[in-house]
Amino acid sequence: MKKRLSISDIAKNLGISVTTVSFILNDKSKEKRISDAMTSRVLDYVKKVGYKPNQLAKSLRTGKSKTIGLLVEDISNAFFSSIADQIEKLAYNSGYHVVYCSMNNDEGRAKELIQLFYDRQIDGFIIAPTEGLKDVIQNLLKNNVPIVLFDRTIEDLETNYVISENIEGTFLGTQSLFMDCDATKVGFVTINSNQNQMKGRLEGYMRAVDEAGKDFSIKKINRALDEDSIVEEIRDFILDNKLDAVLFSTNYLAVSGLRAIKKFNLPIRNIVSFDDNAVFSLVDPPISSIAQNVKRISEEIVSILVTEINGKSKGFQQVVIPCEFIKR
Amino acid sequence: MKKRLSISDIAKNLGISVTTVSFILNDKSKEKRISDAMTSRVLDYVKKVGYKPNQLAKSLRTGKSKTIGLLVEDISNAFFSSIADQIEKLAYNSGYHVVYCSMNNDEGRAKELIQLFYDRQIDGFIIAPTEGLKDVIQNLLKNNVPIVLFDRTIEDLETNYVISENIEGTFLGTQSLFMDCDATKVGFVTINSNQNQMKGRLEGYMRAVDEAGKDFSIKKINRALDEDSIVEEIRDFILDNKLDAVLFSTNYLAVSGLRAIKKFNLPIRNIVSFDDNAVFSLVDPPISSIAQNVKRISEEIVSILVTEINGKSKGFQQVVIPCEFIKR
DNA sequence: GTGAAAGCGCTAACAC
DNA sequence: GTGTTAGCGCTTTCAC
Repeated sequence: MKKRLSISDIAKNLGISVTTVSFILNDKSKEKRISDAMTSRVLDYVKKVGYKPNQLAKSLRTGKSKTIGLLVEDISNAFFSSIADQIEKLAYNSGYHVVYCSMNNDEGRAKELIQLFYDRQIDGFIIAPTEGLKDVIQNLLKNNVPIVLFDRTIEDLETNYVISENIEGTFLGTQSLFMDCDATKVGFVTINSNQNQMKGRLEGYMRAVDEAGKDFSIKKINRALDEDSIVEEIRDFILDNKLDAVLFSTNYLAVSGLRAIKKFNLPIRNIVSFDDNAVFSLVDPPISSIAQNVKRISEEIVSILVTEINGKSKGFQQVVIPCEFIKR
Repeated sequence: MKKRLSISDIAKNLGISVTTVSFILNDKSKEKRISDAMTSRVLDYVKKVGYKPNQLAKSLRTGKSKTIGLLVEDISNAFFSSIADQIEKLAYNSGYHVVYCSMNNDEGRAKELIQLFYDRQIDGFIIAPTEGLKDVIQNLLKNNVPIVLFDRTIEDLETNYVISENIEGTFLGTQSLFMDCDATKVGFVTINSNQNQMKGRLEGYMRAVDEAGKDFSIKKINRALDEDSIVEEIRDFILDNKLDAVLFSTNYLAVSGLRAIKKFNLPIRNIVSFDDNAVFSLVDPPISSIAQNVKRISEEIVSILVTEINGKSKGFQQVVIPCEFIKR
């Protein structure tokens, strides 16, 4: 491999010191009162030979990397990939690069990843935390590492976060099933998890059912199950409880639910899903959705994180963004 | 921020030299004949105080980062996110971490990203190249940077790549529309792009149409258009050409196409899409698909890249993976 | 205005 | 067996 030029090569070739080169490259010509002639001589030469500073060395020296780490559960989930997409654009506009990783329900791996990023001098973290991450996040906080949680929070942990109005969202979705669709029995399918966004979504459902004076039908699916088993569980749930409408707490459950409805020709007239999906308007029955405001969520996350990285934050920011109910 | 321990702190606290600590930490105790007592004393202490080596310094010193960079066009595309997911698992099993970035059709950004990764001493690249990336990839190759392209190749560029059998795939998909579905007029909707996987898909369609002795109907959509305009263009294309079946060259076009068909109630009986999607079996009409073998593609990519990073490769590897036609 | 040199944390050749 | 030290490429204090 052709040896890359270093700053001292530049200095040597130009017959000047590395200090001068460094100052010029870091836009300190004015401040350090370096002559315009010298400045442009260096800049021209650097451009000519295509020299690029080694970021590793720079980060090692300054302790800053202009990079933020984004950790999500599963990047192939439509919600997370659209968030990732937005965050990257926004961060880029603020001069930051984003590296992301999926944790894929593997806590050991997630912890290792966080450590890895930390070791690489990541300037800040954006994390959709899984259940066992409390310790490691607490640890980051103790070390004053800038961090913003999203999608869910961790109980008893004071930190920045940006989440959606989960309770209100499912409340409205459930209410719509009773009021607009004349559903008589609405079931709620969620995952077997203590993540608090799921608790919120369940609560919204229960409030609406209460208010309608109806009975609850709740199914918690074990995420580790394979797709076929999930489909069968949903079928049994729908039939056993004689449901005519179902609300799913996530978009991937809604897809499984729709599969069950199609496959076994179940008598469900209306479906609502938390989180939208490009194809929900195209299926039959159409799936209404409680859509999170991905754009606003992303904006808040990046804004809070950048403020904190710059040391300008005053206390933890905790933001709750309304959902939009999309009736189909 | 609590100052992090460095290797010299460890050495000082233990009253020994950094070399000894370094050797022990890098599993060279045996090789360097360091006593077991010393070895376990160091290991225990390191564990106790939770010392972690600074990867930045390590990388700066060794020139290796045990990290590979994955660059895709759009991480929210189902094909790319599932590839990303697989690659990450496989790379992790080989001791590598993966950082990914979406290029989002911004070439300047893509180039900058590649440079950034290169500066960070990324050990190798996995790239789904966009059209203008030839120079910068050529540059990497010139510097012997390990690199594997996938999904498409770049004309006149000798490099490793892993792609799908695009021609054969669309050939079979098109043939099926004529033979199994009795389609009389099959249209092909693709994007206006010179990427060669798209050329291959077009060619497969044309061969099958030729063989069936029918006429071509081809629509190239400008990717920059908004969704509504795309939907309208597809509608006009279908109506103007009196099509009764359509083949889409990517999954997101198929989604737009389905939207058009639903919205304007178009008389299309059969749809085929290149790339599968979890919901294609759930819509009406169901969408058959030419599915790329994500698992095998990912395996080949990682295997080729790791071999090259370890300096064990003998010439460029160029792999073409068959697609599977899923009839619905 | 510009340069010398220390030092970020680590590895590894060399010394003893 | 273990320690000393140079140096990876960079920033920045201090000296002139």
